[in-house]
Amino acid sequence: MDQSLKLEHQICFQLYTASKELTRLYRPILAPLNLTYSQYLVMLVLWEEDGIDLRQLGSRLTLDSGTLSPLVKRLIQIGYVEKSRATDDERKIIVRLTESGSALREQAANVPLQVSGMLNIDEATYVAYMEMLTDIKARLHDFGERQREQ
Amino acid sequence: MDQSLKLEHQICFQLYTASKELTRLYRPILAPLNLTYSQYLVMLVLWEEDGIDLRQLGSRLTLDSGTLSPLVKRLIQIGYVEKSRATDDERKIIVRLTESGSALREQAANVPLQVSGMLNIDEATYVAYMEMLTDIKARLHDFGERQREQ
DNA sequence: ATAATTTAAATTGTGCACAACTTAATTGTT
DNA sequence: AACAATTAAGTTGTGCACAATTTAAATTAT
Repeated sequence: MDQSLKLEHQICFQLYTASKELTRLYRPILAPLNLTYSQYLVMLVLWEEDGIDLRQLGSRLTLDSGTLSPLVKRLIQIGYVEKSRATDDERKIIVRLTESGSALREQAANVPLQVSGMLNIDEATYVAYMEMLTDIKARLHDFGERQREQ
Repeated sequence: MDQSLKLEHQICFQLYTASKELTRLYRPILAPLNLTYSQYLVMLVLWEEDGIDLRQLGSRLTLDSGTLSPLVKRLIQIGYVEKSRATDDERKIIVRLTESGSALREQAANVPLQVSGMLNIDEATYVAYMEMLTDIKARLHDFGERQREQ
């Protein structure tokens, strides 16, 4: 049979399952923080730069308003963030950490260490893998730009 | 600030976005085949070994019945597969390709080539990346086993 | 043989992810 | 200034993904 159609030979499939399984690893770690994986990503962004608008948040995470609007709504219900309109541009919604959302950062501080411990990976390998993933994304973006040119 | 909580330093985030963006690349390629990405994965399995049961299908793709049951239902509606009960074990549901589902294989034959063309990646790099992803998954499984032991 | 346990699918409920569309604010053009 | 085009969020609808539960069939234990 045509080898190229074999499931295990598809890089997309390996990426897809690796990502799913790593996310599964996060679930029990994030549960005590009362966060899903996607919500955790939003919190990571806000802990880096608080008070950004939804569009910026979306571009950091490659998520559109259809995903982010309800997700942020849930973070508001939990009490980790709050929304407000930007004064200079009434279209923009600013997302800001609450006291509780800020405080959560201390609790989350050990999450990365827990995960890398689970992966049992040394620093050099970790860096090499990060570069590969960055490269894959760069190739995808390059293709996107080549497309746009025509 | 604590570097370990920076979004871009998280291997999970790079995996998550790389997977999402690669899947996005597939969408326009799979649209003419009338398939979503997940449905395409199911078809890949069936083109390899037709007539397997749902549980085997799920273990190949790391998907449970909650995902697969409705997904297969949609493939039946499209007309690519059909279900039947296993005669030796009435619990098992056998999924089989229809004429139309089998024929689709020819149309799908060039999908992998299209994708690797888009990625613009040479064979050696491709192999290296596949090994990385396999290794990440192996580490995740190792952890899972270490857990179970205790 | 009968009861207890396990297993395979399906169902229900929650939360992404994204396309397509709507609404309102802003910017650009004439 | 008035109109067109663009932009930011939100909404609706579809399809995963998975936990938890249910139902029925098959195994195992007693």
